[in-house]
Amino acid sequence: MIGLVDCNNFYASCERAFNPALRNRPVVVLSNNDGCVIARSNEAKELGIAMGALPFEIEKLIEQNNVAVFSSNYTLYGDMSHRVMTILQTYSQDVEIYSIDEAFLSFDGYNLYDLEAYSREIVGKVTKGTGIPVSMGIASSKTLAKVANKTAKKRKELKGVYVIDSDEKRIEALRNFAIGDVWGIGRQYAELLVRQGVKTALEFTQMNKEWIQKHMTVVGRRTYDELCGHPRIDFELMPPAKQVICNARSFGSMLTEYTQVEEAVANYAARCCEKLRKQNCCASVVMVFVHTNQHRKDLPQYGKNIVINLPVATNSSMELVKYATKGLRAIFKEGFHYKKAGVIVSDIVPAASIQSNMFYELDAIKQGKIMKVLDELNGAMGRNKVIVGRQGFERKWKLRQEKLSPCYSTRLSDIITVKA
DNA sequence: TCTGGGGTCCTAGGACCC
DNA sequence: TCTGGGGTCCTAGGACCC
Repeated sequence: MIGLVDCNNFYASCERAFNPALRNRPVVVLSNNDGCVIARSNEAKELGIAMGALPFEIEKLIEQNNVAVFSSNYTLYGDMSHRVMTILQTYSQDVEIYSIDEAFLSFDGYNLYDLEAYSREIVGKVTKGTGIPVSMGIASSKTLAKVANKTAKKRKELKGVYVIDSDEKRIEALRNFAIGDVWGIGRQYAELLVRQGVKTALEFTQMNKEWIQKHMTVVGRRTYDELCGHPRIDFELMPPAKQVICNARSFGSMLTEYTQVEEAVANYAARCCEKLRKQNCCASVVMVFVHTNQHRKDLPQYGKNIVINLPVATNSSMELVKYATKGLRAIFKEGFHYKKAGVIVSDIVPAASIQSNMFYELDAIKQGKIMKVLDELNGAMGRNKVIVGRQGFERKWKLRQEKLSPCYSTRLSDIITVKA
């Protein structure tokens, strides 16, 4: 059997975990640049604040209902996630960390005579240990575990845990489950299926398999099997190395100067390298792109990307910043208001397997040592204390984060004070 | 004025070779 | 001169996820 643990309203719950004054108060968290709503507490959902809502649309609701609004604080969420996962790992040998707020637990080989009681213990332990409420669904496949989890969240009387351990329970859960809520069925497929008269997950499992394969590819067929109780999606204990790494952001404000955009691109390139080094890999292709604000029809539009093949795969910030800014120089045009830029590295290979000539190798070893020191310093002192020159200090491109909460759990100066 | 960011997988179609 | 098929590689686009 497979369990899926999912943190409830994760980002909103993180903001609440260290701030008891927010209990019972509606909380929303905004995306990068404070652009739109990406997380809501239950109270905020009940007010009718939608996912993706824009701040100005909900201004009145915020005022009238004393809604607490936060910029996203990924340092805090990342640390809270780690705490949750650490607790989960004490309950199963095989934990697949699926996302920042979700994990699959395998109970294969466990002789648990009461899976539901065990699950309740896990849910209680995480909530008590971290302050983050979680729900858990258990079933024979990942997709069914997802269904069970959402059912546990939706039906209050289940108190956060639902086990699908019989065909009757499977059918009952699927009967009440909208097709568009199934993991793997997005908006396009949901619309296609509804046009075919299929509204629930149960009806989907009664469809013609060949039709599904033909119109929804092998992916749809896999979802079908999973919902029928036959696992088709494997457990991934070791996350595979990423094949593409991307760092791209909208700027806090529109930029017109080359040097400002270059600073941003240098930082994005350096971040890509940090991620590469973390998975012990190097990339041999880098793509740089810039574009103006597509929503501003009144301003001239421009967007372009450039792909650069590196002579030798690298994960050195100094190397990559050099190539990325060279690329930017080639595509940057004066006279536009730039809104976004990004760096994407690909053709990623293990660092150990890099082919190069001896000359270069010596240099690579030297660079590797420098990067190791850089990572250690930044790890100890906080990100971006030590940087490659071009990353700059002006930081005009920085995100807008006007409502950032303190990094309660990762920054000594932000630690909470308890008055006793 | 404001409209996220970072990923994966699959398929179709074109280019090219034998 | 005309014609065919199979295989591989690459890219673009579309679908999905959190």
